[in-house]
Amino acid sequence: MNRRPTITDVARAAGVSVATVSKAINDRDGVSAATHAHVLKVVAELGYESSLVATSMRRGRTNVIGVLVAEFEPFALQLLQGVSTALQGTPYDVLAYAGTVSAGDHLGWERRSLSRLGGTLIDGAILVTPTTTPAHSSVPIVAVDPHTGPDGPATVAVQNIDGARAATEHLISLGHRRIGHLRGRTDLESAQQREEGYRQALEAAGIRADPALIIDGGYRAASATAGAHALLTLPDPPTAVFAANDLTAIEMIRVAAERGLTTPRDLSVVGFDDVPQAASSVPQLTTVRQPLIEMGESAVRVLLSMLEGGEPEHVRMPAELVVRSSTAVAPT
Amino acid sequence: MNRRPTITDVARAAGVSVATVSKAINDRDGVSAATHAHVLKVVAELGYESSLVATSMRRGRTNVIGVLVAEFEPFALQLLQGVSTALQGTPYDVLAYAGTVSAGDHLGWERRSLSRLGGTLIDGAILVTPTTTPAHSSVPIVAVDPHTGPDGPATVAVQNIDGARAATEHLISLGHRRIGHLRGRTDLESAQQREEGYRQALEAAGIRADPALIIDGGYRAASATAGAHALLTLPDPPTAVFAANDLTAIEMIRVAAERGLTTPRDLSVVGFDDVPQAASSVPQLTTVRQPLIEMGESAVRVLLSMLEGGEPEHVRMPAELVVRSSTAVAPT
DNA sequence: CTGTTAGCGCCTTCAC
DNA sequence: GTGAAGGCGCTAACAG
Repeated sequence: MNRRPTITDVARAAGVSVATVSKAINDRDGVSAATHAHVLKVVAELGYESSLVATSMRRGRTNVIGVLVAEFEPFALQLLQGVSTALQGTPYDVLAYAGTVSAGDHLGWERRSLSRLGGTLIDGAILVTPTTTPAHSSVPIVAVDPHTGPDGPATVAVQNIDGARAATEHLISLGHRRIGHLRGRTDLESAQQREEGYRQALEAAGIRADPALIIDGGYRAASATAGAHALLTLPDPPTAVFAANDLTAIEMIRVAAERGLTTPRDLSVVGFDDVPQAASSVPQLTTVRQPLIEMGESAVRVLLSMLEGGEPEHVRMPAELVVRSSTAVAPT
Repeated sequence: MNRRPTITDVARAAGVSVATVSKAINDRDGVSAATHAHVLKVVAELGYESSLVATSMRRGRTNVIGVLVAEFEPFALQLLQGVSTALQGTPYDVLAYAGTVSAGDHLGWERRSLSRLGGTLIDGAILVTPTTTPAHSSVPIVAVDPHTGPDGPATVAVQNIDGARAATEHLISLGHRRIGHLRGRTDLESAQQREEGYRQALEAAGIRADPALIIDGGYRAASATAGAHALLTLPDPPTAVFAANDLTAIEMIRVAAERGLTTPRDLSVVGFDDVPQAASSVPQLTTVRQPLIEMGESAVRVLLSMLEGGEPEHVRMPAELVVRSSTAVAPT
């Protein structure tokens, strides 16, 4: 628990000034070969490493990319994996930060985290599922699954409309006609687009969208419970449900079971995302896969390009229907 | 891309000194109610947040817990999830950092990361799978799945021996007698213990451990390929393999398939960890579950206690055999 | 080639 | 109740 050595300790031990140590460490010239070697030797002996904090404060660059999230949930973690692999071999380190929101704060976690880390600790940031994208920031930012469409900052997102349409068409092709939709967080663009895809598929099949079948689910299990119950207590309940993401799809199945309905026999359910637990839930979840790792890699590519002066880009990745065991032909 | 507001900007806008702003923000006394309110108003208008870097440099505490990893792989990510949930409701933020090791560095990533972040950016650190545990650090540390047993710093680990024995006993109970072991990274304690559990199970069943059946796998898919081939080209190849973790178990299955062997018909395989993809691999992997999320939570508990002056603890979590589809009765 | 000086943004004495 | 000065560890200018 003893104090880490500082540059001052090194300087004292080596019998030179801190400036000389700094120069030697950073391979700047103006240091004799002998001194250089001597300093490095002392550095090794003391196990000195420059403080990221002090360095970042003095210097502009830190060679650290920040991944800013509200919470380390499966979606963000998968993405982080992609970011991390994409940064292998580059000089950049990865720093993932989950900022807590104080109750009173209405600025949003992304503003806060960005302000706390940006301009000092990180050279650029990848914002995961931001509710509000800061218009201006002190560092380049890329928003993944942003709240809004491609207007301002760089974005990486999946083809939500196509994916949702594919999910709904799958249900239609199984003979379902009364298909419910457990909507996502309506303040996010992704939720709006998934609803849009759902509507398009219905319309194309000549099925009128019944407003009673569209209920808010909010992307989280806890927030979807009430909606799931509501769908199943309708006078004419749906035989299939397209949930806006996997977590609420799994909750939908759980609620159905609680009410004596077996999936997929009595109720077919499709999710969205394909997070790891989709494959291990019972029954295994039919869902729309987001290429999360590839999206992380794309975000890195866009961000690095911006760090070199490039323009913000807007990337759309394809979504892919993954048919597993939570969907079956409609009961007759 | 404009500069973030600093405390100086706030002071100027509010018509007070930076000292007053600092006091108002941190709720120190010596500020009139009126000034306090006025400053907070300006802060809100400007969207000011104190720089984590500058604050941490001046103050000791940052209320940030660091999770230091070599790489964001599934094991670390699951653990991170546990850490993150355990820190909900506490005043601590989570900062996960993956430091790259420069080729020349033989200090190990944990020393480097700890030295760069410790004492400045983070109040305490959770080291995930460190190869070498720093004897002294400027902040309290907890090592998860450390390279060495409970001697110095606090540790959290799973019952590796018991888990490995259960895995091997499972294979024996299915009638297997020639059971290979794809060993882990031998510099890590977990690998040594898993080998030990494997040996104990064999011995208890009266089966002599054949040295030819124990081959290094190194915990990573790429490092296990050669060993997997080697096991299968033995004159008298095994009918079952206990791999030291899931990634190498999956690689074992892949290599077997490449050589025309079907799992579990021709070769049974057991892994260790139960990372998410174990449940979605084909066939689904029989493995030993580490309660990674709970381990993350334990690590937090131990660390927080140390931050309040508590003693380092050594926690051992139970491992649990999860039987899926990659194991079957031995071919006759 | 080396050391001294200044200051990054912030917080904490200590005057006023 | 408020402001001025110093310093956390480090690096970039400038002197010597």
